[in-house]
Amino acid sequence: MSIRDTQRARVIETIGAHLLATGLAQTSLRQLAAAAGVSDRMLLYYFTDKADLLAQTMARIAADSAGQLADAIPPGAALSAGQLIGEAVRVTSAPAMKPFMRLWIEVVAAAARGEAPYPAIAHQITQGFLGWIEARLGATPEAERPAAAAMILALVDGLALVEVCSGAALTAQAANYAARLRVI
Amino acid sequence: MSIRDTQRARVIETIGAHLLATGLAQTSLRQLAAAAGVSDRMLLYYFTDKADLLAQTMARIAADSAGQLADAIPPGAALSAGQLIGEAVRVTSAPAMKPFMRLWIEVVAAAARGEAPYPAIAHQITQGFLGWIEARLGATPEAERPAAAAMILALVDGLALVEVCSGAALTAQAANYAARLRVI
DNA sequence: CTAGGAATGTAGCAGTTGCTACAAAGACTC
DNA sequence: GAGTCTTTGTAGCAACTGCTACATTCCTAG
Repeated sequence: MSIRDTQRARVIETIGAHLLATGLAQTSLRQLAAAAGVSDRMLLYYFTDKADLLAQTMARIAADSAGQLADAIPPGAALSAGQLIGEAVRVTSAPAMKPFMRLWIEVVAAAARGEAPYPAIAHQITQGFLGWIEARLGATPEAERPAAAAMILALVDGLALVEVCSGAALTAQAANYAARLRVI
Repeated sequence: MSIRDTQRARVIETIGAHLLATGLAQTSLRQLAAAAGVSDRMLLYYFTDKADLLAQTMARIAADSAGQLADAIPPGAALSAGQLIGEAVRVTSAPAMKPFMRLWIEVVAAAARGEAPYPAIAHQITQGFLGWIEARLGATPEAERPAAAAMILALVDGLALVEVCSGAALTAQAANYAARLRVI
């Protein structure tokens, strides 16, 4: 493995932590370079351009978080939609997931704005989420699973979004209330 | 009313329509000025700075949308949380509300990034939403209303967010599924 | 030891950003 | 018509953006 590859991996890790900590606000090449402890010139040596750097870093973050989620609830758990609402909300509002959820909101918004490379990233992560949910909806009729999964994802993402605007306290209450939801 | 005031009002309206149509992506002063049919120099004559212009425009948009929402379901409707989920989802996914919901997502994300003046705007609009919901939760115990309202808002916003990433078709299914939710 | 590629530093370009200094034009009072 | 305030145009500044040309240092193969 060349120095270049080593550095690339190291930069992805460092910048991933930086994005989780600070969001997408400070993402000029010069700022990212400072966070990674290299020169901006080097970032464009390691990666083809800024979009490439961000895409690879976000992919890494998403993979890490997907692993966390998979560990939290085993795939194949045969839950009903009502049960999984409570579980999904509990898992995604755990402290360890908060930075990711917060960053995720920003990625979705950047995607909504059409800002490359976020649309592709957002779509890919969304598919990952939906797959994670569907794989645990064993007690829900198969035909209903896509709709149920999208609804659960909406609730989880929405709670992260409300937290931004109304604080953690109210969001925690809302999360508890959501755990009481059932499907008729 | 001076020419300045007249122009200010006209600019707010024009730029409001522009934001609803194109989102927050194209919001440099020069772009906004072009959309409003004035020079960027004039925007900073009518308003103290860019943040002022955006804040006033967003306030106008929010007021318009609040009016639409108030018309859709009369305040004081004594609904249960389960019933209001269905109604709120129906109202906010109506075609007329879509541009607003889309813009709203972008505002929340900008707020999450701490970008002035969006945090204040997002907080204010969120309070408006929560008030709208609570005022219609007559059949829910009063103590539970804040949590229920925040949960319903999360679901509504989350559906708008999922639409960005997964398209309107799946979101419509998720919205229908959400209408089957009840609280136990 | 040396040739040649890999790796890095320096400097800067061209574009965009929010905003401003300056002055000219128009409107309105006296 | 003189003077004054409101309104508008021209031009540009300083900071930042992603990115690049060019030169230099370093490491390794022969």
